[in-house]
Order: sequence, then structure tokens, then C-alpha cells
Amino acid sequence: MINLPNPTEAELEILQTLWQIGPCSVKQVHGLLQEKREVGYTTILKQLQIMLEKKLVQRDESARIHLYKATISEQNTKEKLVQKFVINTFQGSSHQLVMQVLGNAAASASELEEIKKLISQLEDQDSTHQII
Amino acid sequence: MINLPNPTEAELEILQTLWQIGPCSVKQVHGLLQEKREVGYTTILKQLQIMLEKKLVQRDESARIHLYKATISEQNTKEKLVQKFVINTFQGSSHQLVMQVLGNAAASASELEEIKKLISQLEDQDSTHQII
DNA sequence: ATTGCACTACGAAGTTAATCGTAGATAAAT
DNA sequence: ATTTATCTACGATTAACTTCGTAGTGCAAT
Repeated sequence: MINLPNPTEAELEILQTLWQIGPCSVKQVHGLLQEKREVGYTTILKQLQIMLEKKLVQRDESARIHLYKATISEQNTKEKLVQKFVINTFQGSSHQLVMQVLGNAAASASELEEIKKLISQLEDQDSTHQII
Repeated sequence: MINLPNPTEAELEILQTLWQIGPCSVKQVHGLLQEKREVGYTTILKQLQIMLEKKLVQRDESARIHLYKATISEQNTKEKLVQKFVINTFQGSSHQLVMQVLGNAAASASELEEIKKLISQLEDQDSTHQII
């Protein structure tokens, strides 16, 4: 497992659509992004070509219309992005980040419930095999 | 209240030290950052000058040695950075971010406790004046 | 007064990101 | 077989960030 570079903003935007709907043509990706903001077709094409060089995606060239798909997983990518963000912004304290987000974003009751549930699970784990 | 641009990575690094120890000379900032990584004196100087133009800092020029201080608050800045990050990476779902972080970063028992406490407070608020 | 030191100002270069226009190639439609 | 539409390839441009070298300025110490 070689370590690929973190995707940039524009690249992440494209990856999100690849994650959502699987292998795509340039046209498809462009169509979806176009709904959100004005962007040229060749811009997306070029991005995908760059991402191919960086091995962030791979493509199927068997047909005339090339199909691109992400080579990196959504989960793993987001983990790394979060990690970097926490280091830059909260000097490595993910706990601080959570407090910040919870205090800030109005969470719905059901969301809070879900988070509580996760915490309970974590606490159970902690009591058995200590992580920290 | 005009809206200042989000600080870049290098700028954020400098802001963190200004937030920590208050108004600083270039020398002080450089000294602290130097402990973490190799960086030239004039690099920091230039950064601070740029940040001055952007109004991210203001400076006291009364003495020969200029003193810089942050014009934007730590809290507010981090809020905005988190907001942007959540939009880019989790398509606006801060709830997803929290789940990701909690599931990932091993939190200590006391930290989990603290988070639970915050959630309880939030739930109390919700029952009185509905936020969502 | 001269020299030296510490600080600021400014310009320049190197990088990376992001965007798009033009050209060339392939297939489809007339 | 031409023409038209649809793709891909590639180069160029622009802007932002980051970094640092050089030069100038003024204070301080001899």
C-alpha cells in the first residue's frame, strides 16, 4: 500500500461523486457538478487526467468514452483529511474538535442520541482493552 | 464586522502562537516556530506583513520592534474553518464528522465523559427552545 | 564619528492549484 | 464520403502560497 497524496478541494469534489455513483464518464461527473456550480467540461476532464497521474483514480479505456473510478476509499481518505485538519487547526486534539462542532452545530435529538450510543460503545471497549 | 478571508496553513500556524502568548515581535514568533521546524526569519516577517495587509493581524509600530497581535478570535476563526471543512469533506454534515472522529481517535474516558456532559446540556436546551 | 547589530521593507522565484481554449481524433448521421 | 457531434489530449494562463535573499534604516557601542 503506497501512500497517495491527499486530494485537493477540487479533486475531493470529484471523488465525492465517484464514491456516490461509482465509475463515471467525464460527462456524468461534469453534469452533476454543473448542478452545483458553473464549471467547464474540460476543467473536469483535465482534473480527472491529473488525478489519473496521481493515481487517485483509475480509468477504463476499453470504450471510446473513458470511465473513471476512485482508487482510494471514502473512509480512508476522510480519515486522513480529518487527521490533517485536526493537526493544523486544533494542534492534534480531536477532542477539541468534537467539542467545538457539538457546541456549534445544532444537532438534532436523534443525532445526539446516535452519538451517545457510539460513546457508550467506546466506553465499553475502554473498560476491556484500554486504548489510551 | 467585515468578513476577513480564512487564514492559510502558514498563517494559521502563526496565529496559533499569537493566540497563545499574545502580542509578539517577529523574533518571538520565529523563535517558537523554529522549535518545531526549520524556517527563515524573513519568512515569518514577510508572512506577518502579508497578514497585516489582509488585516488578519494589527501591529504596534510605536517602538522600533513592531508588535503583532491577532485581529480575529481563536474561537471564531476555528468555527469558520470547521464549517468550511465540514462542507468540503462531509458535504455539510457535521454529525458525520463527529461520528468519524469519535470512531477513529481513541478518546480517554474523561474526554468521553466531557462530551457526554455537553450532549446532555444540548438536549436540555433542545427541549426548551428548539434549535432545529 | 564609525562600526556593527538588529530589525524592517521589498522584490523575486519556485510551487501548486484550478481553469479553460484550441486542436485533434473517432464515431455517427446525413 | 462529408459533415457534424462528441470525446480526449495538451498547453497556457492566472492566481495564491510559501519561502528567502538583499538592501536599507536606525540604534548602540566603541
